Amino acid sequence: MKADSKKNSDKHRRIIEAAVKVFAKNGFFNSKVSEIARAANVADGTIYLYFQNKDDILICLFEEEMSKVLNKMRHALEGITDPARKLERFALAHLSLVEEAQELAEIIQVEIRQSSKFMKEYSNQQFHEYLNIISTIIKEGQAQGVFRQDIMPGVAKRAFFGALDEMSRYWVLSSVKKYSITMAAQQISDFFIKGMLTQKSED
Amino acid sequence: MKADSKKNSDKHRRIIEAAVKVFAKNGFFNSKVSEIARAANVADGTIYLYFQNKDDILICLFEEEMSKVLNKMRHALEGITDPARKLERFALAHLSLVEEAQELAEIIQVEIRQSSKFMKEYSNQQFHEYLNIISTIIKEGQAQGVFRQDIMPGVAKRAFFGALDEMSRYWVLSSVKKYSITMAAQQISDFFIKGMLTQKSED
Amino acid sequence: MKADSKKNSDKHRRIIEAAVKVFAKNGFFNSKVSEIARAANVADGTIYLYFQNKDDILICLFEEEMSKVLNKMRHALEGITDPARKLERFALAHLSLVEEAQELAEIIQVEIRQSSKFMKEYSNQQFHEYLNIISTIIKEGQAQGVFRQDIMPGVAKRAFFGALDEMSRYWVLSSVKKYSITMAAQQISDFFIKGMLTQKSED
Amino acid sequence: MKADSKKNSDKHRRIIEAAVKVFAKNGFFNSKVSEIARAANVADGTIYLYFQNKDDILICLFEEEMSKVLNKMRHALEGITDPARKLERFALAHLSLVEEAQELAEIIQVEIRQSSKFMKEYSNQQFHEYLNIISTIIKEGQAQGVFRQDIMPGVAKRAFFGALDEMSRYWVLSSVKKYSITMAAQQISDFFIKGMLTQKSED
DNA sequence: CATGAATGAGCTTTCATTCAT
DNA sequence: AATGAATGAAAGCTCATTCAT
Repeated sequence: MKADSKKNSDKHRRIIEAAVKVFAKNGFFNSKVSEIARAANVADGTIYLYFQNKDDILICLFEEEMSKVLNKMRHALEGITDPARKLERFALAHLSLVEEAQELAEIIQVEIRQSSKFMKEYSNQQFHEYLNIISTIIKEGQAQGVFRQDIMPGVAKRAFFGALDEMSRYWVLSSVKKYSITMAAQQISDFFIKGMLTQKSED
Repeated sequence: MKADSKKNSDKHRRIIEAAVKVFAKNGFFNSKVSEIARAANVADGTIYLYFQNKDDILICLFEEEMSKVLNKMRHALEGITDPARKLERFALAHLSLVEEAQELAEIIQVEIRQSSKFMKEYSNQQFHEYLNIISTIIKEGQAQGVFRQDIMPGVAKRAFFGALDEMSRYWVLSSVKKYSITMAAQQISDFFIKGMLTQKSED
Repeated sequence: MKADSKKNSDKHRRIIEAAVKVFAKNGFFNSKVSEIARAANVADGTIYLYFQNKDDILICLFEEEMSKVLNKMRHALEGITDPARKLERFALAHLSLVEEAQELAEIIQVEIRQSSKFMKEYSNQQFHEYLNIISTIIKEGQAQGVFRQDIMPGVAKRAFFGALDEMSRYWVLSSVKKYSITMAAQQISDFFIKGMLTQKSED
Repeated sequence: MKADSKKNSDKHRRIIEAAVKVFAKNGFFNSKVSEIARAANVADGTIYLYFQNKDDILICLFEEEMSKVLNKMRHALEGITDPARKLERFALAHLSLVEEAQELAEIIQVEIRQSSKFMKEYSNQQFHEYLNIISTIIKEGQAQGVFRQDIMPGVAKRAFFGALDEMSRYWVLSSVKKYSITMAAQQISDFFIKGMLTQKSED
């Protein structure tokens, strides 16, 4: 029984991992199910024992990996109390996660937002949670009087995420890495922290 | 030749405009050439008199429309000398352009970056030029001593663009518009301006 | 325009005729669309310009051919007034039609009634009309006092048709033709005529 | 061996019974082996311990059930000597058997004759025996001088069976039962008896 | 004997592209 | 230049069958 579930999750895992590689290389629409099967070392039909269809592979891939990313990020922010420090850490952790798993990052950035299926019909709860980590930090900062009250967390969370995301895209898509992750994370969080601080806290 | 291309430009235009609608509605891969033809009121085969293939429609669409966007942005920044004001204006103009042409914005955001064809092999000159408008402003600001010297324009341009872009995605993909364009543009440019100002200029 | 519709109907016809051959040989479910295409000398995709899907080929085939059969039968009965002679003629015409178009007969007998799609969901209007030719003859016979009043036309039409149909199956499916069509038709109609006559008319 | 096959006959039986239900509901080609397995409460693979393949299930089903039908019919005719009474009884017994086991009847009528496998290559001995019950009765009648000598038993058996069969199809496929079995059996056998009687015997 | 996860051949259907008119 | 009927390659998916456990 234990062995059974292990065997199953093994195939499931192998298929997801193969899909990450294949989708990252070709894009979702240019990837063939048979190519994923070959990369996962299973038969074509086996894919359909673990996933409903090709779309479902992408959705599951996203849900599972995004879930891990969420956990890692929450873990990375543990124990930090200062909102500004939290933003710095978020930026660094985000770019590090992207660097660690470039193929996955490429898929999340490029494929997931491609299809109306995934950004319109598909609710994408996990992504919202990820964004809301940022807005929560900002609200904490506002509650502590560190960040200005006129800042709209809904705008700032998107701006901050977008800034990091565009930087990531540059990393993911270009072969030459001109800027170090640490520096980029530092600069980007710096813009937003300085941009959001109250006069009082700047002293 | 000139006359010829001008005479044909009607069909060419109609196809591009139809493609914008169709790609925005279904995404590039879920769009059929025949649907574009129908929307453009031409025969399927006619498409291939003006474009090499389906990919070429997307590339041409991007090049032509991006060229217009570039011109509009340059025009919008004309006559402004203060770098901070320029960034404010850039933000407002960018979000306004997105709002004006949501279908096009959706394609540029979602479809263009989908395919390795377009972001890896395809050099995407126009997009670089667009980004470089931002870095040029930042460099001007640094030259004038308004923006800090330690800011890396290559990072800042991406961060600033990414912030606006993620905000745009929210507008394009969600039906409810929670934040006004003016306010969002103001806040986002504000973050970056405040975040980049030298101590001296803050006084 | 004329040429156009002629060209279309030509392909449509060729596909139907090819389908008759292929379905008769292999049965509907064992027939491949590509085999029909090859037999019709068109490309696989061409089939789908004229028919919605494989099922649709069978339905159209049935509707069109059954319509012809109906016309031929009505024509064969024209000018006959005596109900008994009409039944005789029906039997002969039915078996002759089967012999003329054995492949078609096999499909109608075997394939059409196979699928719940065709005998349950599909209303099968033409087949009812065909059966009702028989019940109409019987009712005429009853009105004229030739056939007994206690005969239920709804039962008799099915019995008469079933008798002919089972005889046809024998012809269609067996290679050796033991009985002549004329004799079989004569005997079968004879059973029913004798079986339905009133005492008076037997004198 | 005997004990063995008796012990297994449970699973064998369950599979056949499940197949009757599943084939009747979906038709042979639209039925999945796994669905039969589920309905029989056995594993997919178990099916292949008792049957060679999917076709074999249908063949065995037919042979076994048809064998029972043959026995029942022979039993129903036991003790009747008068050929006319025998035909009456045959008709009633046939329609009663159909009503008792509608699912089975539907399969025999619709599925068995569908495939060239079963009506061409497959000799279908039992079905011939069933038909020959009828021709034997007719020959007895002819020997006794009750039925006319010019009647061809090979034609009449098919006509009689076909009449009953078409009536059965009506019952099996339509939800509303307009005619009672007794009346239909009475009328159909009546047609044939009256249609086959010698002049002498009619007095 | 029994299982059911795994297989992979083979099908229907789509649609970008062509080319005779 | 314009058409749109025809093409046929290509891919997602199913399911009968097998075999290691």
